Amino acid sequence: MNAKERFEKFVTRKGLRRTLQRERVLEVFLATERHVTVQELYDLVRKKHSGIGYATVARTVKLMCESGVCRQVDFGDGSHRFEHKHGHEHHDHLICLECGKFEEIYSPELEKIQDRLVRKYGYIQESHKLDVFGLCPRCSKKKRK
Amino acid sequence: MNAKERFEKFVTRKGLRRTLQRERVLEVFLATERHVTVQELYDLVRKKHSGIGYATVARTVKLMCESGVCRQVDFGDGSHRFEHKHGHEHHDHLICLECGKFEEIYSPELEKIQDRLVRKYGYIQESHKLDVFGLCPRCSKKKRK
DNA sequence: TTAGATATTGATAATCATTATCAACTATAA
DNA sequence: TTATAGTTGATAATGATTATCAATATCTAA
Repeated sequence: MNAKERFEKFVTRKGLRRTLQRERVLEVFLATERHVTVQELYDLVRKKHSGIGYATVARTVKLMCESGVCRQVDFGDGSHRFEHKHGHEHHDHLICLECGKFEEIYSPELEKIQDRLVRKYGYIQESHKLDVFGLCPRCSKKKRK
Repeated sequence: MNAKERFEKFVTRKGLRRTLQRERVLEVFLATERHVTVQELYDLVRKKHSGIGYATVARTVKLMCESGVCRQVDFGDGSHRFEHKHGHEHHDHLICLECGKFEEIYSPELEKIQDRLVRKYGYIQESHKLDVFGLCPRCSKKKRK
């Protein structure tokens, strides 16, 4: 099931309505590979569809998060950014505190241990978010000088 | 080194000044085991020291985070909360999406694998944040009914 | 296909959190 | 003690998010 189907099923299942605006916001969101803020997504949307309002974009982002096609990423700078999961596997983030660059990382081993840990507490895992903060190779070299 | 020493050393090393207000905000913060917002901490501070302003509390929270005695925790509800590390070991969070309750979890194994992964990317780890979202035992039982 | 019920939209106002400003004050070093 | 520069509290400014509402669009049931 792709992201679009997933979102539309979610909307329908919730008794909400499928609208042109929601579809367009979703399309624009899926078409970018950046981690966008609501404002940035709004700007992108406006380039193609000038009639869509900020509130609609914000509301749609919230829905997209609930539906699971979108998730919030926080890199410690206070801004709220969102990324989609279309064509992505799940991944975590490795963020440089110095230059702000980040890597998307993934380790099946890490996932496995996490699963085991969560089950030990009797929880059913829905999702998780791991952000590692540190210094990237370039910045750590600079600092040592 | 306890949290108070750590904070004061940090302040001094940065060329900042030790003030009564900062000390009091820190004391009140360390005295609670809740995950507080700035506003909540401000309210707590005011109960004991009515002269301290909101801005001072907010500024001190920022300093406490930089110094490492405090860290931000986000439970997906949009509010910015802070917890201190006094008398705590490092831990991650297991958060129930249904009732909002959470557990503080820790696994040395998880930490080890994470370290290895980070090194593989050439990064130097400073800190990390793992939040697992799901259903707690009680809520998952309810849902199955 | 149509009508009625109700969700949605866009614009904007309201709210809330965070940050900036500044004059008065105070910690610190010499 | 004094000069310097950081700090404070009050409040204004800013930014982000949410609420409001009249007009409009969607969906369901008949």
